[in-house]
Amino acid sequence: MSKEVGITALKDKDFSEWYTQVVLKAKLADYAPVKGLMVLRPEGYSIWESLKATFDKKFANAGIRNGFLPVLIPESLLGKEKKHFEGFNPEVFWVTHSGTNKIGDRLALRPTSETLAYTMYSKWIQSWRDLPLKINFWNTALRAEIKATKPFLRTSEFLWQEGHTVHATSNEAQDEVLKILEIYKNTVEEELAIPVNIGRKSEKEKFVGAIYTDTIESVMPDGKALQMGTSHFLGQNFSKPFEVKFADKDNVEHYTWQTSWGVSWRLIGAMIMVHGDDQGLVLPPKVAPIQIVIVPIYKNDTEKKEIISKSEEIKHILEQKDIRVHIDVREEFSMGYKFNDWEMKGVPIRMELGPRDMKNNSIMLAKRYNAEKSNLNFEEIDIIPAILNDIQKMMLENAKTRADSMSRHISDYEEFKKEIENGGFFFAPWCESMDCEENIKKETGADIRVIPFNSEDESKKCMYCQKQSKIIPIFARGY
RNA sequence: GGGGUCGUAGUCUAGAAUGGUAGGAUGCUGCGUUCGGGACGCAGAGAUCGCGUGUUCAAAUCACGCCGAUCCCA
Repeated sequence: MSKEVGITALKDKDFSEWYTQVVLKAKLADYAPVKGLMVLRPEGYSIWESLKATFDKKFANAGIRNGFLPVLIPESLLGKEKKHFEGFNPEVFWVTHSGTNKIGDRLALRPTSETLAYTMYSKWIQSWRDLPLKINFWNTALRAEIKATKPFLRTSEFLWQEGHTVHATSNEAQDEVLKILEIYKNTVEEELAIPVNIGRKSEKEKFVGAIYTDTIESVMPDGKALQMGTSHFLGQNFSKPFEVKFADKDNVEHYTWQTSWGVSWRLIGAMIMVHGDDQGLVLPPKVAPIQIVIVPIYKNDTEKKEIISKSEEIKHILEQKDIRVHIDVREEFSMGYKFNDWEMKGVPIRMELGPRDMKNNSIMLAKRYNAEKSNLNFEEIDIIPAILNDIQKMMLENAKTRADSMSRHISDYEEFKKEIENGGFFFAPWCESMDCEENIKKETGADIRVIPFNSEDESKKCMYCQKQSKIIPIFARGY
């Protein structure tokens, strides 16, 4: 008996080590031979595919279609919007040669595709009839991370989607920004069972090149904040340099209004951190590649035949209900090994089917998220979808309860400095001056993660300078 | 941005101060016995000791450089 195949670090004691072990041992991902790069394995990729399927459906409903953009962007294009370029330049990978020939206009490996997309958009858009134009791109982006890389959370290349929409009016574009943010919020809460805080980024933290950035942020079990997705209102900051223009009904030429938005495989990292435990991964049923694993238990060939056949029957019934089922028929492992294996991989429900169960006309059902075991009669199998829904709901509830317990209001700076050491989300009044924001960051390591919508409150004074405050942002240390 | 720690079979690691045959556990392969919470026996394969250079008769071990991983602090 060895514990070394399993997770050896405790989540509460050694969070970083625990996280890395879960990623590697649940076979979600592995390190690539180049610093900061990561290989996604089938166990991890199927979670991404599940998220992708959900987003695609929701994007389609919002009139957004998918496209594809190349990975190389000439420097001359990337530099067209000045602030955007300055913001990204320090972390851009450059292609300087083709074979042995030096490339004159060197090529960036896309850190994000605004400049490339809008070069194309300016060709495609001429008339008000061409608007709105809404395209989403599933691809990877590359941003050099010199230090502090971590699987899923901070890698030099990451899987994401980036959406780019173009509108005739500012209002319509801003509505789009919000609509996307809502899709992000719903998907993260409903699929990944992770509660989010929704709102706006501060000027300092907004996307370089945007008028403003809206965001969803979540608190992780170690007290750090993770940005889960962003939706940017670009105004005309890009449409002007890239000449994305249209002739309106009155034949007057106007610059368009634009948005861009994205979520990345960071969401998978968040899911691991929020739901995982000392046994390993815990998958929310909706994104679990395998929702139910059946472990047959038998001593001889007669039992084996009978039990495997019953397992297949159950599998068939469940598959009719669109449930993803796997029967673990591996002969080389004992059932104890299999239990631990599937627990580490986070499968939401395990069914044990042995001679004893056959006699009782029931199966043993074990829930991963709370380790609860119960018997279920063969006739009651119809309630499995309801059980899966219930697990999904309870995982979100539990995550909410914990997030709430890690979030608090505070207005005394000295107290804040002390409390921030323990991590968590702090709702604290702020005067909206960047000086205060920067000083707080310098002195405590915490920054403004998000200014929640409807957080206006004029009764407080800025936690740092004691001047009049009108809003209550969330301060936290971030990933 | 500043500082620290660490790289030895797939994985975890012993060996390093005092240079001289790389040892164990687990995993893997085969056969047999097992099977209601990480089973056991026997046999076997698997390592140019992260990479490079230097010192030396001799380097996993000493020196320097690089690559990679990881933690803490701003």
